[in-house]
This record gives sequence, structure tokens and C-alpha cells, in this order.
Amino acid sequence: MAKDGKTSSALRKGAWSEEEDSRLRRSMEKYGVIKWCDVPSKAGLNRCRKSCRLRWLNYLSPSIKRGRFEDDEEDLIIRLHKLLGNRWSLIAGRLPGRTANDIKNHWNTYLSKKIITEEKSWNPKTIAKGTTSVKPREKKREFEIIKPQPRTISMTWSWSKDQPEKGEFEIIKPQPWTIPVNWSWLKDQPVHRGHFQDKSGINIADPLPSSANNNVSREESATIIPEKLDDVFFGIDDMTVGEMRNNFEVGNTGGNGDELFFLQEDAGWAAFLLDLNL
DNA sequence: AAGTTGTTCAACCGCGAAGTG
DNA sequence: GCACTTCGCGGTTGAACAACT
Repeated sequence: MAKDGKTSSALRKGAWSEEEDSRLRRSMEKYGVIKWCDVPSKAGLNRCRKSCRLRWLNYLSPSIKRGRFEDDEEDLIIRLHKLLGNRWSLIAGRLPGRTANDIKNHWNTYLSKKIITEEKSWNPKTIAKGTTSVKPREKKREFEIIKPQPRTISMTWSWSKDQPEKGEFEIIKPQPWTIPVNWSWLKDQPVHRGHFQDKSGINIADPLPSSANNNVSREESATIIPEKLDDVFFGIDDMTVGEMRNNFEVGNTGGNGDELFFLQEDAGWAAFLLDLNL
């Protein structure tokens, strides 16, 4: 069999008929999520698996939200696009019911133009030039995308009930690192770029850098006194470590797998673990 | 009314990553 | 470790429709 289901020219392509839609819908309702390569035969469709997958995920799935994008959705897309670039699936993961394809289309047909218009409206230089069109090179310069490179940061926080007088807080990273952090998708919070910051009760080797640029550049481990949890500030909507303990449920995962939030209670200890791949 | 241009969005394509034997 | 398959993603295309001339 050829790669990606390109088995023969007999496979149907192009727009889906109502009959095909209902066959696929019935199959998905009956069998649920199975291997996509099995879907065409189970549904009795003369379509390749990719076509079936796309039709389901972008159109037929009952979780899809239809209709125009709300203002707050557009605002979130713009903010996330600044942070993530054209990683549409990641952006879609923060907008329940919206597909990556929907968001990509909306961006390409509307939002990118809207941003250019707004940018020009407050950019005196652009106004002075009186330009009415943005050349590709200018566009790239004015709207440079922050596209973080893939990396993993592990951070653990734990305390022992047996030794309640002292807990541990540790950021593990082989080398010093600098990243912008966005926490908003974790608890449906409005978008804020987070930063790690201490208020008091955190004993670190060196003073924290200024958080003015919302970046972190440090390699630290620190000790937190459990009684001071509510004084240790994480920079997540001003959330403290203590509040984070209360706000994240056991085994709660955030986003679509790019980050993992996990808080667990055990007989003798509790731990908070965050893995970020940005 | 007819032709042209612009817009929208479903669908396809190619590629890299992940999974499997 | 390798070859092959499957999955999922982003870029692009093209049909359908709307707006304009």
C-alpha cells in the first residue's frame, strides 16, 4: 500500500456528499475513535483515511463550534499568535470548539489584515508615509513573530508531611534559560504572560532578575517554608504557590499535551510538577 | 445582465514526527 | 537501528458565493 492512503486513483476526492457525511457520522458514533486507517472500510466510504479524518475533525465532530468568532476569541487568537506563531493546532487547543483550520482561515482572511490596519492606524511613521499597502518585507519586519524553540523545562515542588517545617522548590534545567511564559490556558484565565517572582519566604541563591520584560533567566533551586506558601508569588495572575495548590486538581492536564500540570497527593507527600514544551 | 474581482472556507498535499514490527 | 506505516500539522488550492464595475 502506498504512503498516506494514496492507494489508487479510484478513491473519491473533493466535496463530501450528505450521504458520505452521514456514513462517517454513523461510523464514528458506532465505533468511536478508532484507527483512522480503519475508518473508510468501517464507514463504507471510498475515501482515504486523511480525508475522513479531516472531514470529521474540521466539520462533522459535534464539539465544533460554528458561527462567527467572538471579539474575545479574536483577541485571544491575536495574542496567542504573537506568542506561538503559525502553530494553529496549539492555538486551537486554547479555543474550545474551534479547529486549527477555522482559526488558520480566519487569520489569513481577516485577522492578519485587521492587525495590519490597526498597526498602521497608530504608527505615525506609516501614516506619515501615507502608504496604503504593506510590502511583504515591511510586513515581516513590523510583525515579527516570537516563535519559541522547542525546549523542556521541568519544575518540581514538593513538601513532606513528616517534615512540615521545610519544603523544596526546584527548577531543573541543565543550562540557564530565558523564555516567555504564558499560563492563560491552564484555568481559562485571560491571557497574561507570566513570570516567576518571589515576594518573600523564598530562599534563593541570587536575587531574581527584574520581571519587567516578563521573561525568566535563571537557574535556581530554592527552599520554601510551607507556612509561607501564600507569600511565594508565581506570577500567574498574581497566583501564589498556595493558591496553585488549591486550584489544580489531581492529575489535571492543561492544553493539548504541550504542557502537563500535575498535582498529586500521596500518603506522605505532595508534589506539584510542571513540564512545558514551548 | 454580464463579466471581473475579491472573499470565504472546505479540502488536498507534502512533510516531519511518532509509532510499530 | 532500520524500514515502513500512520498520524497530525501547516501551507496551499480551488469551488462557491458576494461585491463591484
